[in-house]
Amino acid sequence: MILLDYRDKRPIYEQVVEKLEHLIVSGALEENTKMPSVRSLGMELVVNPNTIQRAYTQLEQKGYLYTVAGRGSFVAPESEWRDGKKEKMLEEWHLATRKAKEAGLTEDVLTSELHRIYGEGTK
Amino acid sequence: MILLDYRDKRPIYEQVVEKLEHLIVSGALEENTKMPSVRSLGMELVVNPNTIQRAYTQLEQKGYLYTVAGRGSFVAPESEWRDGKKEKMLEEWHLATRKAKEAGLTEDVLTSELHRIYGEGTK
Amino acid sequence: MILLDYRDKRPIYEQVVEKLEHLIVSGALEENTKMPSVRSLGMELVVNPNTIQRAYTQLEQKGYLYTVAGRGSFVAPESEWRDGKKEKMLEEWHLATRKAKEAGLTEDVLTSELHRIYGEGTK
Amino acid sequence: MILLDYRDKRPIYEQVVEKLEHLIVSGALEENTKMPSVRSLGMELVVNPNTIQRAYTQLEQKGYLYTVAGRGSFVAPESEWRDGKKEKMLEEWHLATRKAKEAGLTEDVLTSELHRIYGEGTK
DNA sequence: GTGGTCTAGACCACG
DNA sequence: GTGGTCTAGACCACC
Repeated sequence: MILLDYRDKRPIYEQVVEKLEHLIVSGALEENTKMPSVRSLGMELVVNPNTIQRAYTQLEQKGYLYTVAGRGSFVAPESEWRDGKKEKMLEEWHLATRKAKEAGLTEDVLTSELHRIYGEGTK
Repeated sequence: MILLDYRDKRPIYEQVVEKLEHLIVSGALEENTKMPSVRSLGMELVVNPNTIQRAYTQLEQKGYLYTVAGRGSFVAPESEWRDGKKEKMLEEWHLATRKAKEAGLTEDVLTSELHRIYGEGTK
Repeated sequence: MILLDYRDKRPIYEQVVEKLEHLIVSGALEENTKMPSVRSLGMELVVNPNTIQRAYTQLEQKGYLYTVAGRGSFVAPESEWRDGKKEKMLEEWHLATRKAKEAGLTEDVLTSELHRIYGEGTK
Repeated sequence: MILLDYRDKRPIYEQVVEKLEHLIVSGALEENTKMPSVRSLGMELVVNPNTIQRAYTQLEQKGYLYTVAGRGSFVAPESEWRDGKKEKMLEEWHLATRKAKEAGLTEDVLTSELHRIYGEGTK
């Protein structure tokens, strides 16, 4: 389900958050799907359940999961996170674009790259 | 010369690296200019000289500075970093664009934003 | 009769208490009406009968229900809870108002909001 | 600085968050004041430093604190949280008012109570 | 069984 | 010394 990179200097729970967020946004995990329990996912990744707990808590705060005590955690419906996600991504893209501009990259180059990226297929 | 933001979550030496990198890339610091000593810049920013040392070391690795033992650190010629800089920025921009695409932003939106950013003046 | 929200963070029995309390206070369930058995309501809500039992017990303590051994639970007469309910609600409203005041909201704002709420129709 | 209520069923870290939030909103802790370290406050409250850590993390996410790694946590400037706070308080007040209305309390009663509360002095 | 909380003790990067 | 992360093991409420 997830592959951890122990060489990565970021905390483990952050990696877990990122990977799961990706799986949810990409639609690989459908709405209301039951997530593995903190204990089982902890076993699978050979990581303490508390670490998974932390990741789940963050995902819940971000609106990607909802939790039913005693039953488990579930994938939240898209409406919960879609807007915020787009907004945040656009902001990050802006920043990257400004930095690219400052580094001397021209509008032409970026426009053609943009076209290339969107032509790559739906993936 | 530099203004630190203590509320930034990143380590201070990283902020120093970023600011100095910006000053060099933008041309505010010309080639072969002598940089202030780690001690004096440390005094100015009210920061431990070790922290400045660390920043200078990183800048040297990235090709923005070169050091002459016993004389100090100097701004490296543009040729040392220009290509690498562009390449790295383009890579980061690619990543941000792909993420934006995955989040559901359309090519039209990004194209118009791109145009807007490049129309903001040369700054 | 009742719709549960599994994404609510509160325990289910508490939700059941709240919903039934609302039905009784609003008059939708008249005095001395027989409540469904814990087993049948448990079936209907697809919930463990223990959970319903717990809700009924709480409602009885609050004075909204009374139980006759071997016959079932019944809606208590209004006199049993009317005063306590008003008093408790007023107390909660006081708390919320004080907190709003502390947060910097003015009397004018709250007065106009109050008027707006009471103008919304009897519902 | 803080008094914990062990009879309270809410988690300890939540109590700490609430108390500190109150101290900050009320102005008892001024902007940029240094907060006690997680270890020292943990000692003082006879609680594990991790628990305090959790409280500080939440306060930071809410915008009440900012943290400088290796230096400590500090009270954030009012501008960081003022607007969100007001909005949230108003929403809670709305809910309480609607419930009070449903319980049979009249607009007159609430209006007079409102006036009384705002007449209590600045406290 | 599930998530939620808490403890005790450890290691790390930063300054 | 400070915050940040992680582990191991424990207890609780809920279902």
